[in-house]
Amino acid sequence: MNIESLLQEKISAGAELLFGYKPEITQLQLQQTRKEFEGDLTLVVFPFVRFSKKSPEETAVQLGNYLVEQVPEVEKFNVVKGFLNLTIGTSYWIALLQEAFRNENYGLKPVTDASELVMVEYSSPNTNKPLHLGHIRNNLLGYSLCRILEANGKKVVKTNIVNDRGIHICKSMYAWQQWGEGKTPQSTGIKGDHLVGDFYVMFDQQYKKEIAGLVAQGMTPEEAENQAPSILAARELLRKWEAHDEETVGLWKMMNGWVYEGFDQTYKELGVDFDKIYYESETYLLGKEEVLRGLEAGIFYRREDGSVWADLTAEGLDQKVLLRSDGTSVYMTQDIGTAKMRFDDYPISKMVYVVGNEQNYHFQVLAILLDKLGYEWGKGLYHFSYGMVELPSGKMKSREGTVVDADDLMVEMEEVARKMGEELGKLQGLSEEEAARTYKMIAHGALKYFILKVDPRKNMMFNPEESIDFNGNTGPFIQYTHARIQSVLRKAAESGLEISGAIPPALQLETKEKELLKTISLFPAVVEEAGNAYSPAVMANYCYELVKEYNQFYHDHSILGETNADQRNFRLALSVSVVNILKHGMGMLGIELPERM
RNA sequence: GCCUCGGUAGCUCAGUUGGAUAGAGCAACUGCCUUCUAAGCAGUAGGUCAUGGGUUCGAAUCCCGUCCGGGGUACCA
Repeated sequence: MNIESLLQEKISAGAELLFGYKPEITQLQLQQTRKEFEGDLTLVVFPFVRFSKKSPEETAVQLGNYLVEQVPEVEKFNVVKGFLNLTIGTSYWIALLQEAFRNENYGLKPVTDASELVMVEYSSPNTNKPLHLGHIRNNLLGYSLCRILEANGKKVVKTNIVNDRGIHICKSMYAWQQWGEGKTPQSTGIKGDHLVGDFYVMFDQQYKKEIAGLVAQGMTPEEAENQAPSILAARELLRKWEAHDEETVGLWKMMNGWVYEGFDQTYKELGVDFDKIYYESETYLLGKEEVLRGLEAGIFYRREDGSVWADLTAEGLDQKVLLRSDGTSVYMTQDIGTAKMRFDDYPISKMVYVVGNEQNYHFQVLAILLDKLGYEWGKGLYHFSYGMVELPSGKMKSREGTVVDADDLMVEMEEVARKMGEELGKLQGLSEEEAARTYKMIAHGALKYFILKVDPRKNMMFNPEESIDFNGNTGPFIQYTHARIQSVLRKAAESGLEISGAIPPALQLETKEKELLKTISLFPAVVEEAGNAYSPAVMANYCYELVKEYNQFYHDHSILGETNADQRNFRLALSVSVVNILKHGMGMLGIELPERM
């Protein structure tokens, strides 16, 4: 049992004994003591005053005395106003360090056969253009979330649904037919997804030109948008595709193939992967039977024109169309079918969708509809909703070319990392290959940490000139600290030092040592919180706190230069524990740690 | 209009199950490398936590109003 729960129980019992009132364990506020005060854990006693009928100070003193008597771990206490500051004895902290040092998986919950299986959908790209910074946020959040869930003892199926069909794909296809001159990724040397994206942009330019021309001839903008020759041609391609026209399907397959090759490269570079990939071309007809079943059961209703609707006004929402008057499906219909298929495919207990917050309404409705259709898991669908990435120039738009391309960004960052590294001259002993690997690690660390440290729900600002930093609250700062520790550990090994878990329980601890140890002690709770809150940001900010704490300790105290062997061993064990935690914590963010930098 | 999310230092962000004097980083200024990696450490300066009320012993945090911003509200996906 950890110290917090132990204290909560004792405090509850103590309050009953002293004041005749037994508070609920959950309503006891036990928090980390602020650094400017003496103590480790603090109990806010104001809530007890009502029952103790004494001043806050007196109440705190009574409780403090009780705890010192009853709980061996509580060494002493002090009272400031209504705050009872408890000092936990050194032996407790030493034991905690031993656990963090000896247990590779300190703070993690084991995944077993009995673990809950969760499916996480993320990425979900369209196959008509390359990935940009917005997709990067999605991919990093999705991947990180999976790692965090695993750390919390869940089994995870990472899945991706590729939006590989529809009018947007046909636009690129039409443009390639018109102006492609048979170009391929091989013939041009252009990455497949970029090549296809270029044709998508080409289409849009032509389309706009045609609209302008038609409007000049007197059409309304809406008429022009619907009657421009290029959009008619794209629609015709979509019709042929749906009719399984051989030539059209062949073209579609070829161009999608190019895109997949490109995506695979980008995913690999980003370090994300999937266990199962769904394709919209194979799922877009699903869901219709479900809707018809709901119609028969009276859950949905049909309008005069034949369209099928759900009435959600009782839930405070609107009417939602589920089948068009011509009987065809809409997005929502598909998602109903896809969700059902997934629960049929896998014994999952939960489905998480990593999708931008512009879809909040959609997923709210989806959960309600599935619940109405009688699926007990319907209400349990979780929309992991995240905000968009904004640029100083405003929103990113693929068609207008105002995007930060994922591939370009990673290359640029690597160059910056290399330039910086070479200036500092830290990697001189390494081979070119090793150095390149390290620069890549640093560049990716900077990007991933930058994206993941902010609260996923919020929109975030990305300024290409200023955002990517390698100092301060950044990924490289954490990576650097890791490399620094590894350097110390290497030197320790060179001089034949064995690091041992046998640490005298009465060892005198320096302030910085204890602060660091306290931060280490928080890791299990942080893992849990990140899992409960679905928040990589919680983990990212913790890792930063931890290395900040370590650097202060490192600055103030020599490790290898310490002459007291127990003290030196203790400091080495601290260092090893920090490495352990960083490996897992940063691993949950998909960030690798270099041995030197 | 309605729904929803947000507004914290010049900038980018933490802190929000109510707790002590609101924290980091960047940018600016000042110190610290003959000693384990200075991508570090220490310090100075920078705040009416959008705003007005309310609840409370106590509010950045909870409630109500107002202002500003994002998103949604299609027989698009």
